[in-house]
Amino acid sequence: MSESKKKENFFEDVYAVVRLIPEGRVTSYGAIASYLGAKGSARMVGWALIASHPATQIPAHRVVNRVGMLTGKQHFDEPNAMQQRLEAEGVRVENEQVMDFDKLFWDPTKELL
DNA sequence: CCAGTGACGGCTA
DNA sequence: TTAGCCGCCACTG
Repeated sequence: MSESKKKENFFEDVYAVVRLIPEGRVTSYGAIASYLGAKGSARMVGWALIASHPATQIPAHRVVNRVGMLTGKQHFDEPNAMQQRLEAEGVRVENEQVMDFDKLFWDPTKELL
């Protein structure tokens, strides 16, 4: 197998996990990275989401950083879309920040396993 | 080829 | 406790 294909596998893997995030739930880049074995490389997860933006339809708005902050909202079609969608799913967002992030947090290494 | 940046996270002061 | 720095990996200039 080609090594270049491996990089795509990582991207596909990220998309798969993000798509598995239940509605009204959120997760962090580090959690996904850890689940994929790229522990410590949470930035790569974020980079994967950018590459997947319009090409791959995934609930990227359910992915936030470890403090529950909508750091990637600026990369959406409209910065308001991220918070808008989260609230539409029942996730309360205050000042670009997810409320009850601890309760809504969905850990793939624990929930998905 | 080298340096800077970035949807992050963890550690140290 | 809060604030700041470094580390990981890939891409752009």
